[in-house]
Amino acid sequence: MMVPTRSKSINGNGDGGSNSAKKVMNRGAWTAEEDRKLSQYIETHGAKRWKTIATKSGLNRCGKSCRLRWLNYLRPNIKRGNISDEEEDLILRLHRLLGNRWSLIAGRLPGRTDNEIKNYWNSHLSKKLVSQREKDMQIHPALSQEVATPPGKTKTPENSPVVVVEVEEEGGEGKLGEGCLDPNFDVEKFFNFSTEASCGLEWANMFMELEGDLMMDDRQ
DNA sequence: AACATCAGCAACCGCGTGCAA
DNA sequence: TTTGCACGCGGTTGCTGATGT
Repeated sequence: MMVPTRSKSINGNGDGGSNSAKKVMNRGAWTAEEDRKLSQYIETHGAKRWKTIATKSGLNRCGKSCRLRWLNYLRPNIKRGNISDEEEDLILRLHRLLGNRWSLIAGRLPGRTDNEIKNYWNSHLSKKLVSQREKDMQIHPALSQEVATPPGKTKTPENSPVVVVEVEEEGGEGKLGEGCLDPNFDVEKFFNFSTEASCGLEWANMFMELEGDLMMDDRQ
């Protein structure tokens, strides 16, 4: 699939619609030249203050667009395509636990972006899940009621079913997927990947343990 | 071969949050 | 305390190539 060539030029929507100056911004697909300019600017000045980056780099783009392009394509160590079975499995597990919190899920998959995972989910995994549920229904017809009105299903186009695990707010703490066991469980802390504790085998073990508990809970 | 429809995905949009003035 | 800016997130749109008729 090739890069779409969106090349509309309309009034750029500034960050949060805050730019009042009516300036025609570039939109649509990024060119190689724009990529080069953006990468070069960020290399020397860093990826901060996107509005400034957008203006100073000579790109006729809004800051939001620059940020998105950098995060999803240009930043180093980015992985594109070929999501492995292990990664897919992890996405499924994390989604089960977290719901549509793509940035958190992406944080567990080095080199993957929230946008990529979201797209992958919507185009591959959600369908997989639906067909899996249909199979389950054939085996356990009692499940049909549940599936007929999936909890937290967001408004979706007819042809792209998105199964969303609705999450309950627990005392203002983070959201969890359908199987929150402990109201005191701090999802933000657990999925805070800026800490060393969140990396490596120990975290993975904790995650597997938690997920195992959720599975047990579901069966009851 | 021509047209219609589907699928994948890059990019946009609106909104919420945090922070500084 | 209020206001405005900057950033990040999740949902949605729309373009392109693939596939079906």
